[in-house]
Amino acid sequence: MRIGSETLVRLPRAFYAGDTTSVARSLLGTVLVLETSDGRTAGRIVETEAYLGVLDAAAHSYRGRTARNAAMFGLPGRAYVYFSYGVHYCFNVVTRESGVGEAVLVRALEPLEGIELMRARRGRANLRDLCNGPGKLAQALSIGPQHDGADLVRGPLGIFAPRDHGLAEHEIAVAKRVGITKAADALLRFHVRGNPFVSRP
DNA sequence: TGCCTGATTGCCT
DNA sequence: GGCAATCAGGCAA
Repeated sequence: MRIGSETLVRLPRAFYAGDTTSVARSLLGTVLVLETSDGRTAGRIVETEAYLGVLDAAAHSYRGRTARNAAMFGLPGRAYVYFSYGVHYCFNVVTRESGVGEAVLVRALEPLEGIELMRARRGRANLRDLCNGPGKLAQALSIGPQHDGADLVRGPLGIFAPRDHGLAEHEIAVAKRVGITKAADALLRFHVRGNPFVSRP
């Protein structure tokens, strides 16, 4: 796939099967793409958070599998989409083996393609306001409940990267996760250092 | 059954 | 900085 001047290949399932914090780091710099009948929207992932299942009181899967979080226990490389605060959807990528219940929350994108479509969906003109938060990027790309359990390895929703992707260690900032009260001190948030499209510095 | 909380956002003061 | 919108899950009664 071609985005801007870059040629990108879709990440394979093996990528997602790895250690969750490693996947959260490695996703920085990759490109989330969704094709819909309205057109294609895509953005570079600049902020992620790891959620470590039964080890992590902040994870939806901490207390085991329910109808809501079932996708989190599915195949790695599938999406887990949940409805938050009765208002917004949040997009996660399932990691590790089936049945483990770990995932990476994608918190912010740098818009790359379909920007006018994003502006229309968001009702905002400012480029920085389109995807700088988990609820915002879901709205900008039109990610919703129909994508819960969707396979990112094939189909209209996917994550792509240059063949040789990966940021240098000094480009990755590590911080506490945003908006949680349990396990609040764990350093499981990762973002591209100095990038203006992260949800908060 | 009822109440509270939450991986959020945007508008109001 | 405060707070409403709006709903599903968890827990107490």
